[in-house]
Amino acid sequence: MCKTEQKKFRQSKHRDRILELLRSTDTHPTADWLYEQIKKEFPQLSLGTVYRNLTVLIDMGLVKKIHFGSTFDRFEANTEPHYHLICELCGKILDFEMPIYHDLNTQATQLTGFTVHHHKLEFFGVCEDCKIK
Amino acid sequence: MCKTEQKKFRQSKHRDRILELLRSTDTHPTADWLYEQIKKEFPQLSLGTVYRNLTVLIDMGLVKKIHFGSTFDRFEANTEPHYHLICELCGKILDFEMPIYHDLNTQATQLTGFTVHHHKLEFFGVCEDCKIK
DNA sequence: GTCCGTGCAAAAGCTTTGCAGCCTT
DNA sequence: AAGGCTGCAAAGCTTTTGCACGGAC
Repeated sequence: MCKTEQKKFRQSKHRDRILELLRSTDTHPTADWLYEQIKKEFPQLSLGTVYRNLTVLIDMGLVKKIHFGSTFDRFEANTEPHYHLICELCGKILDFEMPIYHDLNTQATQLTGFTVHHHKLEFFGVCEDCKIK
Repeated sequence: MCKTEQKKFRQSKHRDRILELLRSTDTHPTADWLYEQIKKEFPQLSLGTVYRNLTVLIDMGLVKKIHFGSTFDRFEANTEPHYHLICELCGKILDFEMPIYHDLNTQATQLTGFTVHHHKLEFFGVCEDCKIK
């Protein structure tokens, strides 16, 4: 939670695997999905460990937590600033490789008393697959 | 949940009051805050009723649910499309009366296979009050 | 040896739901 | 009278946490 608090992290197979899995997918998985996948390799894995390691990875700056309308959190290893596309029919979430509009921050700062540092932009629509159906 | 399902709604003092309260504030309250306020007038009010009425009001299109990083939901009666400003220090959420950039949708549609209908844009920074401190 | 990582289970926090009775239409 | 609305309490779901043990350094 607190990035300034310096902690020494040790190596952990579970943590390595979680990061590897997150990096190998673009599906923005939930903690439970990661748990189910890694449980196949380490059957005694517990969900609490997944959550704890995700928290550590976020502290390390290697993973980001993303919230959508859903009741559960999703995680991604793409820590570069980027926007998301969400399909309103199938719920799929895609990374959107569009340049970041930094001037939105400037405009928002000028129009308000806020000093705006960054923004979050999400697009909602219908993906290619769902359009076909 | 389903806006197409036609239901006949009856009058309810609690529901009226919830809507009135939501319309009279710009603080994007939580269900619990509404509950605490209205409980002062109707002491036997239950939190379940607040949630049920919020769901009904959302179905009616009079209220919107908004999610942020927090673990709980917030609600607002401003159903016009608008952006939000969030103060990273005090957590305050402000409506941002900036014109909607409809062309962002057009650009996103052109750059991807998605048909984009709308977008959600949130600005994060430091509000005037917190800058003073 | 120190102290972080882990499994297990319990707890926490917010939201939903079942039920029986009340109230609106 | 029909069926939505309500209080109460229990359940649901995701996430966090306490504890004791095992493992990394």
